[in-house]
Amino acid sequence: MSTVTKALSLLQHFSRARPLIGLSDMARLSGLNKATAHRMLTELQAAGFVEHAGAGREYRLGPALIRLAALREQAVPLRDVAADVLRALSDSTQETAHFSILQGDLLVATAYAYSPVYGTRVTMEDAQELMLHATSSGLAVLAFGPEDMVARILSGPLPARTPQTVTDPAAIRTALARVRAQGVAESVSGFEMDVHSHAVPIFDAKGLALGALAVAAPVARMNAATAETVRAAVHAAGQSLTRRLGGFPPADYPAAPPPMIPAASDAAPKRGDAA
Amino acid sequence: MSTVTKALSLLQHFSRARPLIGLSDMARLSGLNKATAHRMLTELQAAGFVEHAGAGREYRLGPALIRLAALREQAVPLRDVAADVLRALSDSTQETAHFSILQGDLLVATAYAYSPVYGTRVTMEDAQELMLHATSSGLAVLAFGPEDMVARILSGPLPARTPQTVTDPAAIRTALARVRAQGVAESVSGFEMDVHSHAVPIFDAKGLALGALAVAAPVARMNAATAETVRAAVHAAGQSLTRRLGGFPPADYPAAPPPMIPAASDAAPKRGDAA
DNA sequence: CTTAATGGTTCAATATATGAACCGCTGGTT
DNA sequence: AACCAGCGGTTCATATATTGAACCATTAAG
Repeated sequence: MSTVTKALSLLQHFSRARPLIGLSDMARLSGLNKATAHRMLTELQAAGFVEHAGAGREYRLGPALIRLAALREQAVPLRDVAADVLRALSDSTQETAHFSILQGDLLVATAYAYSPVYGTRVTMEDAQELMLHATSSGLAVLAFGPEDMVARILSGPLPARTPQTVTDPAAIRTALARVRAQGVAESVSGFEMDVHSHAVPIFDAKGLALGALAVAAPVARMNAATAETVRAAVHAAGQSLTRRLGGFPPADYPAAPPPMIPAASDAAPKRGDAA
Repeated sequence: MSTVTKALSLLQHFSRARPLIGLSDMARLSGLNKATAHRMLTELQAAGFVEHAGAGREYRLGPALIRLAALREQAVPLRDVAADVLRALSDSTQETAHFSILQGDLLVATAYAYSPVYGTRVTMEDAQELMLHATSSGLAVLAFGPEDMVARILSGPLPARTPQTVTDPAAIRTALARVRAQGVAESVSGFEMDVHSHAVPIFDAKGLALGALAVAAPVARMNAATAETVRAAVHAAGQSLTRRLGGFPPADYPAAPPPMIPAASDAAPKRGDAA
């Protein structure tokens, strides 16, 4: 392990639970010699990456990070980062992939990618608005969003976009609980007829859902085997996108691709694949 | 120069004007050997501090910075950082120092420090609201804020807090021009009678004024010599606070402590100290 | 007045970083 | 098509920066 890598790895030991770390603790956490840790912290400090906390002589993250983060955000708008992930996700699932960002109480489709494999596909529009209660992306965000937002949405009007749209608040809450357990949200013809979509939340640096990544396919193509592939792919891509945006999933977010659907309550039982 | 310091210094070469830097350029900019620069960029990349930009093989700042900056901001709220600076500023000037943050079209006093030297002093209240047109802090922010904000404020109602409050838009614009040249704003009895205050803007990571740092003293104590001391002290403290918050002054901000007041148009000429 | 923490420092031994020269590639010029 | 200049990236003998056990000074607790 190189010196630089070791020095940078020290920074990774800071967290919300541990904003202040002393020299000895840092040496223990990193497995480095105390003298080494000290020298590196001193150098990180000179560059403004850490600083001495006032009272104790512990260290905390420094102000240089704020400036660099602002430059990063300016240089790399969300949608550029998303584009790569969407391309790969679309290629691997052979279906339409899209990324939408929460703006107010609405998701706005920000970027998407099509797969050229099939002649029919789900199409997207720039800045298309996705209702939170009626789309897989919306359910993904609600499931991992703040409770007051959930309450606000469910107490407001819940228009039915299609005959299949779930508009009963209690039923939606049940669906959200399942999304939380699975890590992946699902919607069958809830927003557009004949569209079956899977979505995962994308988290920001605070662990809050800032948007969703989804794969949308014609209902007819989404059989049990394909769904399983899509679920795994969208989950992995979501992890990747969250990480590349500098965010991280909350502790209760399922880290592994979700297993098979345990109970088919709001999914389509008509296809007879489960048994 | 140690390896770690060299590696970190590479990051400082990214800027708004230069968000993408190639290997050879980086070697030139940093004065390092190309092989060295390459190895360091590779290590920075592994840690997520830089990443390869899609098309060209250039480098840009990475996502790890976003996460760390969020942790920093959470660990060190603005007012904690300001507290240290305020303490030092108050001690060195022997007067009241305060820091206020722009919220909407109003400054809100967020932190302050008193000097125990004199029995009389300017006192502050938590969350005290400071009008932009009538306080030195407000003028400092307006002078380095966006033009549309200036226009909005000056076209709105400009209540006179005291008989000395300047309420003529043209006169205020003249004052702002002087603040831009000096780097320090001044107000004599414009907000509270018998209070003479000096303020400097505090800048965020984008170079926009996010608030102001001020020293407020009773008019009777602010003679020419003291004013000169205060001007220099508040200017230096402002630079320090901006830097510690991870921001940086715009290019046109006076880098050196301002010289003596060249013309006394809105300052008090009654004291006869200038000649 | 021990004891065991802490943050910080020293210096010989050595592991690590260095850089001139190299490669393969791309794009513009002649 | 041959040439050149630039690019990103790699190599390896050399040299230099990093390492860590042992060391202080200080503080807090028993």
